[in-house]
Amino acid sequence: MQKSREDRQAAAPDYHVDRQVGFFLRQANQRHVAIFTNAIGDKLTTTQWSALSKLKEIQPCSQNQLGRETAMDVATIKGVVDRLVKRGFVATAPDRNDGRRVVLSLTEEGLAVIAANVGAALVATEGTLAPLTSGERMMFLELLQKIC
Amino acid sequence: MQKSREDRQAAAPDYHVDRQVGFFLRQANQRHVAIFTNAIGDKLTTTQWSALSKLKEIQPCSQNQLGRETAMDVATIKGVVDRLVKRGFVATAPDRNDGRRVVLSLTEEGLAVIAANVGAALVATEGTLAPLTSGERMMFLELLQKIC
DNA sequence: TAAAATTCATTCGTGTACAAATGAATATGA
DNA sequence: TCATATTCATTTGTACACGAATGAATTTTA
Repeated sequence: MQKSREDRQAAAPDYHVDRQVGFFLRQANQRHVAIFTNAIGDKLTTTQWSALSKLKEIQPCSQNQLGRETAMDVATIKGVVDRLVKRGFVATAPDRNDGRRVVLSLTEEGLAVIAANVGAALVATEGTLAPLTSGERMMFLELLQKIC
Repeated sequence: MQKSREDRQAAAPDYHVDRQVGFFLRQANQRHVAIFTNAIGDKLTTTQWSALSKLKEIQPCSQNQLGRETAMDVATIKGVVDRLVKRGFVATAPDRNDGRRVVLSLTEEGLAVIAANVGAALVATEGTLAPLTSGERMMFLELLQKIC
């Protein structure tokens, strides 16, 4: 039987935001970002790091494709790439086969900054998962992936 | 023995951003926000909802206190509260005992909008956890809380 | 092939998120 | 009590995050 609107309102007193998944997800993400920011040396954000790392795997590729691979909106990936270009980590070039596309690739500096920070990135991952045992980490990662 | 910088660089090829907790946490949060936005009727964001719900529990309280209770920066909570005030959901008043503080409280409209959306908030929580079984949900929430 | 649909990149507007700095008010301690 | 420290709220600047709109280029399909 479907709950009526009144039933739900009656249940309101029992509602606690700070027991909802969304509340925890936001905080967990915040904590990870803080840990990452602290661990990384070259003033790179988590999203910039995602873009750089993924670009290394799939370069050369278009901007939108990089966005898709890193779960970033077209508007978001644009800003991220712009900042990485400005800092000299990413290079852009027109696509000869497709006049719409901008081809992205890593520069020498981009490759260098990745190499210099992989360690810190792993430390950040470790720090985020620190409160969990080895078994808990595996379980948690598995469940977390399911709700992505 | 401490890993040298070279060792870490050598390990770089095995590194995959899309297998790190941070990558999943960001995406899971994004998915939840999308589900919540879709479920809610009155154009409320997840953070606005957190502020409203928490305020109902602890009102009257100062702006910074509400921020602390909802894990929001002083600058962040200011923006959130400003928007809620502008929409008539939250009222502000000077604190008689403390000249620095602004006392926040819910208006009638604020209480009404909470009552009208508790159901949708629960639906959003349900939707976010939908890929998990009942047992998995309990386990996941427990582990998630540990890394907040 | 011509029209319709899709894709790419860009721009605008709104809303978190946080570091850092500021000034006013209150609390603390010597 | 008076100087120091803390707290509160605000402001500035930078960086995601996404909906929505735009125009150019490409693909699909009728």
